[in-house]
Amino acid sequence: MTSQVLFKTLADPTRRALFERLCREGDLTVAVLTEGAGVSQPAVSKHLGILKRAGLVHDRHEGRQTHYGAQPEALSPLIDWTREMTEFWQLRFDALEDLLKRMDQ
Amino acid sequence: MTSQVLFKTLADPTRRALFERLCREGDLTVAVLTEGAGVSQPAVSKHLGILKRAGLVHDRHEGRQTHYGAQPEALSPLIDWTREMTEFWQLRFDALEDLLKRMDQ
DNA sequence: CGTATTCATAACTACTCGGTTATGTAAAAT
DNA sequence: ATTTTACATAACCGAGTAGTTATGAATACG
Repeated sequence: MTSQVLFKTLADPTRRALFERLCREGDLTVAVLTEGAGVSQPAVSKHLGILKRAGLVHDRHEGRQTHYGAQPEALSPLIDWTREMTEFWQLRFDALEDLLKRMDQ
Repeated sequence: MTSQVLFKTLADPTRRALFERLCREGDLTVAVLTEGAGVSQPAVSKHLGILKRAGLVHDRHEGRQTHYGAQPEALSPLIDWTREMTEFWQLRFDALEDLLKRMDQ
């Protein structure tokens, strides 16, 4: 998934809290996720749908309940992006440092 | 800055593109950033204001023009958060693996 | 000086989006 | 078979937000 989608998906606090809980506590049902989410069950379901489309969670149906679980590997584009940005910046910084050093001699 | 603010700030494509350009190309004026941004100059100024409040960029006034530059260090809460999430997940994974191994013997 | 340039701010608009209630669907329970 | 339970979907609404044009403020220029 593109990092753009990940940013938009994780920008919402409720959604991010759901993902965090799944990372900390493992697979949970919608009912369990709803209590403590601070919003209604339909709201939770919608958020879980968005998280799923972003690849951040997976679902498993068991009887009439659905278990959701985190897929933190999906965060890798985000990690790559931040690394890339800091690297670009560092590159220019090194180049500048080099230039100053050469000017100094 | 809290990672919540960073996610919300970087969720907008135009804003993220501005930050990326500043990381790649170094300090740039508002006029230069505006051409190629695909939106009007006031829009660019507003986005830069939001990026600044998030600590992602800094500005420097030089005569009548303002130079903006990236501060990728501000991304660290984001990096920490992703690390934390994957760690939580890994911890539970390791515990499970352990349990299975003990059950196997 | 007066004018032009560069950026920021104000005021407004259109749309997105997160929330709600209501309802549908499928599986368990009685 | 009927009812309850668990979740998803639909329809709708209010608030936030990204965009616009218009204008203000400050600095360079002729």
